[in-house]
Amino acid sequence: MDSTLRQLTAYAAVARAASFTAAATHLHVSQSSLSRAVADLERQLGARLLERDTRNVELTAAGTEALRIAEQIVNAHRSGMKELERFLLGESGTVAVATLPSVAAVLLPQVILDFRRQRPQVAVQLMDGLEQSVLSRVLSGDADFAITTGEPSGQLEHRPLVRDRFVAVLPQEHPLAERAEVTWDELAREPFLAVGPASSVRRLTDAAFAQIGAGSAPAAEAGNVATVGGLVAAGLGVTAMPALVLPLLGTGPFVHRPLVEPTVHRRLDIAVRARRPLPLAADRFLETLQEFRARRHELPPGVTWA
Amino acid sequence: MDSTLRQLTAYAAVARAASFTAAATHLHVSQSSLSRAVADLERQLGARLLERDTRNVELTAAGTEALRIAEQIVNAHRSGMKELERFLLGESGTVAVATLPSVAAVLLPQVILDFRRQRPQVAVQLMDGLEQSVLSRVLSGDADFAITTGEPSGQLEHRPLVRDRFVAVLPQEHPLAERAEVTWDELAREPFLAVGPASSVRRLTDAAFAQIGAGSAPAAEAGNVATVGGLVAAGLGVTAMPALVLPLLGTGPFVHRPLVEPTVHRRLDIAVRARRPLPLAADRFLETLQEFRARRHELPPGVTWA
DNA sequence: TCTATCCATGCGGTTACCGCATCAGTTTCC
DNA sequence: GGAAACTGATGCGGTAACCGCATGGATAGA
Repeated sequence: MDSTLRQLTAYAAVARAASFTAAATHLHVSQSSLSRAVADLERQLGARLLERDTRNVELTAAGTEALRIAEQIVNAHRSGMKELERFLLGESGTVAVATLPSVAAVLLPQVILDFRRQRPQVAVQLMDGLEQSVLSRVLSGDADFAITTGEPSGQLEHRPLVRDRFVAVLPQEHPLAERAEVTWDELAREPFLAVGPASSVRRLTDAAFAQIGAGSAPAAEAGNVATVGGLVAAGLGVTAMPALVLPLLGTGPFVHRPLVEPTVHRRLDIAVRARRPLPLAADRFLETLQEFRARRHELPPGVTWA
Repeated sequence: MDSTLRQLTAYAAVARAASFTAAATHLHVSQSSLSRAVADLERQLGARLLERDTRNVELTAAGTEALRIAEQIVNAHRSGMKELERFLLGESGTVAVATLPSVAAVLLPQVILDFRRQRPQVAVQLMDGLEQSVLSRVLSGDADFAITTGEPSGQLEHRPLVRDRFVAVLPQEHPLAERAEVTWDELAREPFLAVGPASSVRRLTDAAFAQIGAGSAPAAEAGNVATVGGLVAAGLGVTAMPALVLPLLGTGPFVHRPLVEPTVHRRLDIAVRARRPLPLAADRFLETLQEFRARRHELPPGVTWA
């Protein structure tokens, strides 16, 4: 009972045309081929599907049932292959992007909008999280690629995307708010409100403080940047954030000023698995993203294309 | 883009097992066969479905999509073949019976009840109509077989089923109602209420009157036997009906008496298309019917198994 | 009766497919 | 550290499936 698609296709064509010759013309095969295919199918099923003499082809009851079923199967195959083809052409499916919350919220929405306009059948799944979870999502293959900080490993290939300058975030009434720029040294003398140690921002601020020889014991720390924003707004201290993160801090009464001496950037890369072909849909998403870069699409102040 | 079922089955097995060797064992084929089948499929699709080294087999994004689709197709094939098999075994489908109203209403219900108990998945379609429509339904193949009157032709093969004796139907107060039996001759002297000319009953009553040399001009005629029953009950005249038809006459105040000189029977045959194999489900229905006959299942008075 | 057309079938050639044996790379376990 | 075990890939030879061509047998229509 293992009919082949070839047999079913042949049978369906013959049954629908009620003629071997006509079906053969239609399928661009010889009539003898169809004659055999149908005969083989009948033999395998142990039932006559077409009652035929030299003049007429007529469906038996079993033939009617078999036609219905054969067309179901052939259609399932045809539409399935069509669907897979669309997927392979990057015209359907899902692009899974693992990225930091600031990138997801500030940088990507415009790109996604553009991408969805071009390929409405492709869903975009944003997997936002902190650096480690982002990287592991890419490494495991759950995400097609990442946009994140972090250093290339043997497993991942990085392509620089944007640079994101650190700025000082100060309570509105803070003395330093008077200044056009703030130095890291000045910032180090204030109570520092840090994000949690899992955040890549924390790693970079720690490194900046270490670079100028200042201690980095935070006055308080919180996992969520919005929480830190709230603390700053309440006047508990100051913090330093990449410019892209500012929109996530909330709308409290705080101001931000460029941080100098040194000027510190966070570099955000596109990270893909090394030596793995990218699904075409993901590739198309990256193309859209690169177009933004090529067109020097406007970015928030302090953020520049790498 | 014409993948075969064999390739899809092979791919699905390998992808699901995440192992060529394990899938080969499971499918009882060689590992090399699967290796080639998957490679061929990948080549045809122009995409890598499995990322594999000598130790691990892992699905790519396209592979995940392909697995879903391949299983859809393979399942459609498997379940379709299963369905067809059930049909061929007479375990599903429809039995279409073309028959006269009296047979449909009086003789068949018991048989259908029994048949449905044995094969609940098989539907029974009763196509009731007059002799000509019944015969044409069988000849066209719309019905699997018929139970009807009529003479065998080259196209149809008849198997006698029951004999159905004609009885006189009289108004309750009619003088002939006093008698134990009524002759056709006596009946011919009364106003005769006939069914329409398309009915096989009419043909038989006309023939009976002709046989005894009586004219057969009816006092009135109606297409429906229930109408004739109403006319008799109203005292407009008498009629003659096969015993099986009596239940269709209604419940009016009339009586019936055996008709003699001559005793006339209507023969009801099973009629099937000559030299055409009967669908198995229909065959099973006829078997059930023949069991009734073999067991001499009780029939209404005046009706006997042929 | 002749012709055109239908489906079935014998025939020869090609391709697809299979399993076996083997290779190359990796992991596991002494 | 190295042998053993196991993985998927591949060369090879044999078999079976499949194709188209040519033809046969049968029937409808001219």
